[in-house]
Amino acid sequence: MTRKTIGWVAKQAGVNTQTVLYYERRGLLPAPPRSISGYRLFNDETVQRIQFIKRAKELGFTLKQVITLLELQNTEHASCAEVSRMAANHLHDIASKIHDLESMRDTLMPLLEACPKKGTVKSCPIIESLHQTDKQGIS
Amino acid sequence: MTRKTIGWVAKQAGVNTQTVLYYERRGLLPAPPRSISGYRLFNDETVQRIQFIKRAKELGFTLKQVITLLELQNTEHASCAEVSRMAANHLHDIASKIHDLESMRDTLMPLLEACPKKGTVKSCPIIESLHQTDKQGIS
DNA sequence: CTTGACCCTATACTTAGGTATATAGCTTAC
DNA sequence: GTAAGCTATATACCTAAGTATAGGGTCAAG
Repeated sequence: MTRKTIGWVAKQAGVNTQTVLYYERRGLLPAPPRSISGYRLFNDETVQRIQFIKRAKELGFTLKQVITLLELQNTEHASCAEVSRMAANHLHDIASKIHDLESMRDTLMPLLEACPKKGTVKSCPIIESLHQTDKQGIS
Repeated sequence: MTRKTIGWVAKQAGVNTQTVLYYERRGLLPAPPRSISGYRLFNDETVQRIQFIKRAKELGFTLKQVITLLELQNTEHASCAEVSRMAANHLHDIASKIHDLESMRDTLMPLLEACPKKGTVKSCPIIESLHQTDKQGIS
């Protein structure tokens, strides 16, 4: 039976050992029991927990949000509504980011199409547009 | 005639004076001439330049990219093709970010819809999905 | 001639999520 | 029993784009 040291957990979960320490410091992982010599001794649940974190991160949640998610998950009486509210907020943020990026894309794309790709920058519509004096934001 | 000190320029351009210093340090603004006592004395062109930077940032360019853009713009023989290549790369990055965010949205949205918003987290499809053991990334 | 508003430099702090390094102690295989 | 390889703590470093602060000099009005 291999000892579930920090290196073992990190490898299982596919993260750096430093990241495990970091998650412990940030409060995403509970402080584990120690061996006589002071080594952290984890259990398999820790690996699951790190994978939970990774999946939440893939969905764009920040570690701060993940902490909340983990707390909710560990609170017996916690309501699903809390989680739902967090997800809704997050979805809103995502939509907002998509919107901003689409605005950028929709501004840049026609400029790129209009660019002759030859001649000097003097006549480049992309550079030209950056000199526009209108106060239009990204909307 | 007001002296075009750093505060004046910052106000005209709508940025912090610290930001002007920062742009100078980063090489986005040339070191301006100084008064006898050491004050920076700018010209109106600086304001235009900062506004150029702001517009490029609105389009999602990093300051590093803006430096290149400014260099191209100031090089007589620079080709429009260079600018075009930069813009195309940037558009690609934007599209990639949009795609990632859409993946997040498309994963989260159905979960949110499936969430009953009542009861405990035990039965919350959002939390549940974060426990999935499949290795699916964001794609 | 002093007070307040401005400027100078240099340095530290911020957010987010880690990664890297230094110094030390533990463990394990040969 | 010793060398490799792991772990401990603490601290510094990284990107990005600034913002804040400290300690000093300058300028203009009253």
